[in-house]
Amino acid sequence: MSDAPALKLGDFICFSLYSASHAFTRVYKPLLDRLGLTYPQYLVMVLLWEKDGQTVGQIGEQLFLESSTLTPLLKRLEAAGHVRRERNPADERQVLIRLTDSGRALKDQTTDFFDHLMEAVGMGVEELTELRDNIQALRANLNRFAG
Amino acid sequence: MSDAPALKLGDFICFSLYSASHAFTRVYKPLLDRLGLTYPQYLVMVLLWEKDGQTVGQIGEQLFLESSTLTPLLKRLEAAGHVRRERNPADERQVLIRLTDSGRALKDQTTDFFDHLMEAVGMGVEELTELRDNIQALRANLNRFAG
DNA sequence: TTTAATTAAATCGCACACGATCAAATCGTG
DNA sequence: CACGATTTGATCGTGTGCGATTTAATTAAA
Repeated sequence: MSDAPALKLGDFICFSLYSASHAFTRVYKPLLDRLGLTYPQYLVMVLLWEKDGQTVGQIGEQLFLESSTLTPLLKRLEAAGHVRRERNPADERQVLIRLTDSGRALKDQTTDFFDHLMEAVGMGVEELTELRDNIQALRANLNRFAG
Repeated sequence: MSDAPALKLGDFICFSLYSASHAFTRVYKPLLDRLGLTYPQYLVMVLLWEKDGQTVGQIGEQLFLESSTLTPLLKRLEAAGHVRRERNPADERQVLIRLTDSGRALKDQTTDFFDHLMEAVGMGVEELTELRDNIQALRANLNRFAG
């Protein structure tokens, strides 16, 4: 009986992540709808704006996603005209993802995201930075365990 | 330029939630596989173990999920023999979800979850409690914003 | 009280997310 | 060089998630 609230803690920390993640995606949605992107697609675009021409594997490593998730997603980005998928001539096993002009141009439509997001989270920058670091530390522990 | 790292913060706080949530689900998976439950199904069972005979709407309100998500999930739990779905005689619009003996019995197989989870998170109870509270506060802000 | 508005689930279409498996390309060792 | 092991993406099946719409039941209003 004494550990009942502690057991709840284990459940609740996971549930709080789960539900907060969905809540955040809902805040992003109206912003991303204007670009015709979903949130996972946006994550891929952010990576490519940072560094173009990455392989499926590199993208998956950074987003913690499998090729079974990424391949269909990337094909949808390709169908939308935002990326090209081409085999790496140096290693035909790999597929390089490259931005098109259209994909690069999308970045200009994200300049107002910051203000919207900061208003939605309703927390100070220091507070938010600490929270982000704590969550990333937790994720690192979890990934080390599931490894 | 000066707000570029701040823009990243808005993106990264959402991504850290998103990726940590998935990492947590992966830690739960081997535990839940033994019960034949998925993580969202487990969340519903936790609610019902706490208070049996809730409506679809009440469950959705607590988990922040829509009926379009819950109805198929609950039908799978019913097909697995863990719950019964019956219309509320007092209000035929509502569907009451009730545990079966099988569903109640599943709870006994979750006693070792706590130790596994605490080992996986690799953090102290106080630290974890504070993190949970901060995430829930963030979620409350986000939900208030998304309405 | 008959109808209009509201509410609760269910349904449908689309997009993740992942485990399991497969096929092709590359690497490594004899 | 050959051939088995490894690596990389792609494919398939199952289970979420959600917006939009629909249906049935209840409530409110004229």
